[in-house]
Amino acid sequence: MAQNRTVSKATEDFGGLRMTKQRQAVYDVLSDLGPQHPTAAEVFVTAKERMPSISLATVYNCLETLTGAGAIKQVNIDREASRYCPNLQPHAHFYCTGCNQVFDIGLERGADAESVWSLPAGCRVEEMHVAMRGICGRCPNCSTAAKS
Amino acid sequence: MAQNRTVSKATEDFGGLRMTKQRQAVYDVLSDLGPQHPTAAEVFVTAKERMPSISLATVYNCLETLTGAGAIKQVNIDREASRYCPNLQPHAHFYCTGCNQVFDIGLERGADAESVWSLPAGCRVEEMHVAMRGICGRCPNCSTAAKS
DNA sequence: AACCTTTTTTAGAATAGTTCTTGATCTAAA
DNA sequence: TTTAGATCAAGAACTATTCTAAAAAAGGTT
Repeated sequence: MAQNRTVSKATEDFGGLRMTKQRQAVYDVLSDLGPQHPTAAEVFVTAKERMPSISLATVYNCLETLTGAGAIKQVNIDREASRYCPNLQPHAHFYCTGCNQVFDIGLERGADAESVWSLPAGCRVEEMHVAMRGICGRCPNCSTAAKS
Repeated sequence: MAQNRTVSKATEDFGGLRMTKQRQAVYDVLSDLGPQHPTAAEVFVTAKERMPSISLATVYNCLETLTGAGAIKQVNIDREASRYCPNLQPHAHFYCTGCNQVFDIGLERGADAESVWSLPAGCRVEEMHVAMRGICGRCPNCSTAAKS
């Protein structure tokens, strides 16, 4: 029944976090969805298919715990529902208004996102969020838009 | 009674926007507050002092209209209440966890915030939001933190 | 295993920020 | 001045999220 997994699915411990069934399920949904960035509600739907007893509150709990442990990242774009992603590399988020999807955008080789900003002396950055909005040029909606 | 204002207070028309008393009041509150970035509720408090009849819904309306017209910018940091700022130059926002304030951070001379990101071909950025979180090193709370 | 303690989960209520609705008021144009 | 459309005010409604309290699960210890 249990499928053989070649990719290690974060059985690794994240800061001594207790990996409960629910947390594992939530994490798995997130990493199975790959480059997509689901909202808590979307995670809940998929998680519930696999574990019918799970509740929305638990999904929120798990997402918060996993975020706190550094296993996943919370992505906020405008005031829309938070999205979550398992990509821990430094990256920006691109929200395509054509296909309504959020993509990860990596840093250029050797580039440093912080250095373009003129930070006052003594100012220490602990976290940085970069979100872009536009058209991705890939999705059906975008190709029409791009043609114009 | 009316103070002489040397600085022009956006009597300029923003994309043919009708500058009603309420919109002007909301805009004035925002620009009077200078580098601070008030929430809608905070704008409402100050606006109501000057125009007791104004309602919260109207403040939201005005902020939305002004944002749409490009007169002000909406600033979202995490899922906290939206803040608004009249600074139209390209800039990032720094949220100080010590003093709970949001500061504007300008671009380094000649720098381009977009170029550090490896955007796929065909991808067009229409808007970019950069938010940082950390300690500013200026406020009372920060100086203590910085000493450690 | 049985017991105890702590953590986690669940379901539903509560909350906060924001948007929507409706009727009243204002504005600009004819 | 009339008319049509835009804007405003007040409060209800909505949505994403957090809180609460009780039940369940997980460890650790005998």
